[in-house]
Amino acid sequence: MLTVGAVAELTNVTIRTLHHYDEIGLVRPRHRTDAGYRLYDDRDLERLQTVLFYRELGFALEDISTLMSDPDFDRGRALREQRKHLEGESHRLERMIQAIDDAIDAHERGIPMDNETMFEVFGEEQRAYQREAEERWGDSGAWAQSRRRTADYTDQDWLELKAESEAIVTEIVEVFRSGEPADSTAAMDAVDAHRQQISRRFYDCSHEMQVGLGEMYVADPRFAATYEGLAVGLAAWARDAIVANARRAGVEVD
Amino acid sequence: MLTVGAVAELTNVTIRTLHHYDEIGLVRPRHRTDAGYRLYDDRDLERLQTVLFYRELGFALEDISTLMSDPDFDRGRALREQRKHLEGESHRLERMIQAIDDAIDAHERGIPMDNETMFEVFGEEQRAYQREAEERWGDSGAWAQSRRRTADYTDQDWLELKAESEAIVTEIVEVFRSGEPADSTAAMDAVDAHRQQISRRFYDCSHEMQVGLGEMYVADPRFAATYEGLAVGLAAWARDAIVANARRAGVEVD
DNA sequence: GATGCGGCCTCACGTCACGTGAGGGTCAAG
DNA sequence: CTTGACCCTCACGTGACGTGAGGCCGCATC
Repeated sequence: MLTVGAVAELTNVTIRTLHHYDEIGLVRPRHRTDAGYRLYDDRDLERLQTVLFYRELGFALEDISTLMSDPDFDRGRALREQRKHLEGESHRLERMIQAIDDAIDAHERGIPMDNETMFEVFGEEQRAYQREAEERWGDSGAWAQSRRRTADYTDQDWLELKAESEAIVTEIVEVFRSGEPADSTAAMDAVDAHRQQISRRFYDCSHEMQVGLGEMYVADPRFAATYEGLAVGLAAWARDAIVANARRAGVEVD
Repeated sequence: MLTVGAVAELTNVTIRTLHHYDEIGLVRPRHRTDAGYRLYDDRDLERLQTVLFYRELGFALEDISTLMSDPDFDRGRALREQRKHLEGESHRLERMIQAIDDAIDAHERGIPMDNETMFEVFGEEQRAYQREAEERWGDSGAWAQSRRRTADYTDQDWLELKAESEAIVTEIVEVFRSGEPADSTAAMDAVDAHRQQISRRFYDCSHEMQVGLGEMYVADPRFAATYEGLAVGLAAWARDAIVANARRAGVEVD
């Protein structure tokens, strides 16, 4: 028969947690000393062990309670659902780690830099692209808006932007890899995130303009190389997804 | 200039979250209508975007606040620390998924009591953890004996073994479900059948060795998952039954 | 111009799984 | 008989919101 302190040490939980489980009736030690000290016997410890097992699996305490009291409870379904939940969490975590790696990377390379960070972050290709873009769009349109809006972005802003962009691209690649067709909701949502990010960060990007970008991703070898380097067939698929997304938004595309 | 509802839809957060961020001063829309409606402009949206970025990385809102207000903040360290934290979480999640898979496995095979049971359980688990078992028991002991003895089992032998194991586990589960205490004759007989089968089929399993197995069923999450998947509390109960059975046979157990 | 209806506002309490004291009793050792 | 480690019960705090209640705003419709 162990007291709270001993049980706490044994099972690696805090005393308060034991008090809490007692309060909510999840693990009630069946004995007390005359002075009111909780005393846990073997069966109490077993119950606690089972509770901790399910807690480790991420179940809520109330669900554990249900699970342990109702013998007809559908454990299989609960376990499968919990598994799905955990898998989603795991994927999310991996993406987060990826994104944070990028942020660290950018941070380490970005901090000692001045306001030219933009070129470093986006790579050398951006510099060449800038001239072309000016020719294509003129200096009074979207590109100008983009330059105005980004003029006073700090280094930090650029780092964030890069990580953000990579997260979006990662998502697009994942949807592509999963075999979703270009006109699936997942695909359209993924490319629309791209469009929205451009709108927020650079210039107001309409669906028509994004379709133009999409065409460029396929036709322009620099972009094509970048996207095909991520996954074969990605550039064309992304363009199709952009078109489908535009159509979904009621935009006419030929 | 967007209202809360529009921003909520755009950025996929709830209105309440926007209210909350306003309350704690994390993202304060810089305009209001005469009626008091919140109005978010581009800069507000950018700030929100940055906040959501760090939130995605798992930062606490207060830390995000610090991070965004203090230009001398050591972002690199924060990012690295967060990375470490996420990696630990990721590992934990993977272990959880593994354990839940075992639990699902056991559940599916245990509840309908159909085809595979002990065969798969022992077969696969033993294969998967063979190295660990060898380390634990050495290659000249029980484990090696088990391998030698099962090396030339025919398919027919395995089928018999499987049926035998199923019957034994079914019996154990039934006794457990009937509410018999672990030191009842029924419980002790059921687990002794288990011991005798191991002795016949795998290696000479003394009471002491079975007690070791019992401890492992409770302590090792992989085994615990398997048994808890069959019935909540089964692992600990089985261990106690094994101990009681050993005592009945005159073996001293501490 | 009254009426609806969807969207917005501000309190303000609820949630989950405990953390963190305050104030005080208990118990074995010195 | 005191000391210090351990235990008890309140009871409020935490983080990141969820969830109404009660009421104003603005536009369309009858």
